[in-house]
Amino acid sequence: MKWKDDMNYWLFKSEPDAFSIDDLANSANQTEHWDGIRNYQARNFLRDDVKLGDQVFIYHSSCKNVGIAGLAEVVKEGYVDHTQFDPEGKYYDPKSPQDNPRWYMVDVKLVKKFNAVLSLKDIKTMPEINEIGLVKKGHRLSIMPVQEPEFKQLLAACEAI
DNA sequence: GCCAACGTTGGC
DNA sequence: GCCAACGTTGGC
Repeated sequence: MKWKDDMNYWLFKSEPDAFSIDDLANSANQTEHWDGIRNYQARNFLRDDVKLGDQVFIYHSSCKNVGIAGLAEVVKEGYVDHTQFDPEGKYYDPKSPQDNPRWYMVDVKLVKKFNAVLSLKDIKTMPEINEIGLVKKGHRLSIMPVQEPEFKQLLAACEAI
């Protein structure tokens, strides 16, 4: 991987029953828009801070094998999440003004699926990993920043499985 | 399915 | 602006 100075690192959670790393792998161009984020703090990250080329861990939550399943890259920066305006859709938000949409999304492209999931349990045993929200009590954000040193440590662990 | 920890809503 | 009630998240 090329490491750039201005690159940021993220972790996106997804319930694999709804959207898994394999779903991303099977998407057209292995690219998908990350819709359905309905939390303001996560929205702010998507709208303001997630930039082209940023690296993203894809994390499987609420499932049998909880942990980091793969790596993706941001290929489109924050834009309006159209699902908020679909009255039939799961993510419909009737209170979101058309002229000032509440919710944003980005597009991510698969970089690689790891040979196995790096489990949350294993992540918690890594002595170097102390800052990422995953290991902190009560941090439930579905879009969270990852500091570069921890990202590199986690990536190395994922690739070593 | 449980339940602790959060976030959001809405009456006042 | 407070805060109780309610809904959701997410590990276990």
